[in-house]
Amino acid sequence: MSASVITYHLGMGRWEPNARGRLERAAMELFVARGFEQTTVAEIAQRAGLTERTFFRYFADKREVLFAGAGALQELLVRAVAQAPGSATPLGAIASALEAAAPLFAERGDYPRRRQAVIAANAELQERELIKLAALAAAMAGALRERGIPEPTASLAAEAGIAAFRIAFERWTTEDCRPELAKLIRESLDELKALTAGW
Amino acid sequence: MSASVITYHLGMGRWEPNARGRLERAAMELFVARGFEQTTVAEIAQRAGLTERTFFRYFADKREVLFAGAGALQELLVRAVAQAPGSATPLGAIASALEAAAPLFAERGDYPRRRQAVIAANAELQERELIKLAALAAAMAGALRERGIPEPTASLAAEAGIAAFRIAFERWTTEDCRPELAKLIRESLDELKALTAGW
DNA sequence: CGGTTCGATGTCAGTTACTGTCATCACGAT
DNA sequence: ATCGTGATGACAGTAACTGACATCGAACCG
Repeated sequence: MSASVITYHLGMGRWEPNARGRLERAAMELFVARGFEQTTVAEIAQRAGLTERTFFRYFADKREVLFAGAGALQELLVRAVAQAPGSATPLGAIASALEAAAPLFAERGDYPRRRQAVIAANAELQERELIKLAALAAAMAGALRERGIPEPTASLAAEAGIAAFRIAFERWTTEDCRPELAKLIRESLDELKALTAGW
Repeated sequence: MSASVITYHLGMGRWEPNARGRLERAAMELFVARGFEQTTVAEIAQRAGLTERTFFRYFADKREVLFAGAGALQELLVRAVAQAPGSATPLGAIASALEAAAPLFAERGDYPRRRQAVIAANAELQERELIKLAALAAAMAGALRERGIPEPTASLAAEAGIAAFRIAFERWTTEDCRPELAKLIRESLDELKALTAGW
């Protein structure tokens, strides 16, 4: 890793391509090495061959550099909810959307796990994570409303689905063995179903 | 209001009592008047007859001044979960705890509503709110585990309960008529039950 | 081929949240 | 009266973030 690091910031002039990607990569490397708080934006920018000011042109704040993929995930979830079979119940549509998103994490190798470790070590990052998840829930609730599901059912189904996802994802990143994320999500939702059944 | 304001910071010397309360009140007044971002910590401290440095001795950061009651709420919820009848299901115990907490908001008059309006207007405050709610869920999950409920059931019940509470509370602070918060919580949880029933 | 335009970047100054350190003050115990 | 002791003030410093303006390089146009 350090070899490639040396390579990619030597001679990295003002106009090298993919400034955004360089910033994301530099940030991740420094966060893993020293932690989030012990890393300054100036250091990230320098490692990417840019300046602090440019960092803030790409990312609204220091935390946001870790949440670049959130937009794509949200679009995927909304699309999946919209395309769920018409016969699906609200929670069924949410479930199928969450399962459809699982490959997005699985295909990125170790990155999600390292990223989650960085987030788990810092309260500010956890706050950002939670508000991103809340935004996902709100977007999915909107997609349910498009399907004719009224409030508060739509929001409740979306929030419950996200809660199940959180717990499944936490297990997925923590556990030693490598279970399928989609399977964990299904289990979590089944657990939720069982919870309310015998009440 | 402004009359009492003038009163309470005239002659408010270095050793007047209740510095913490004065800071909380001053902050709330300024946040309502100008908004959270447009208010500096120096202004809050000055209005309370103190200095910026003292503000940060009472509150870890600028946002925390709005979340003083969180500790008491958490203790109440944990106690209520622990004291739920032994026959209660996991979600039943969570439900009774949330309903037991409802009076805590109702008895404070307009304060919860004004506070929620301030939070709704600022993303940073929403982040803090979400992590406080997540902490409540984690604490209640711990109380469930004390009752012998295993993971992931405990966490899932707590998270689902908090989701229901969020939606109930949002309605409570938003709606014109003034319904009972406890009733809205019960409705929200019933809705959740219905969601998973026919799946 | 030279000039122009335009988006991306750099530079710099400024604000504000937040922290560490030490001085100072009022009050209570002796 | 003196002496802690805990609460507060004073002050300097760091780092996140912003606004304004300069500068660079590439594409385009003549």
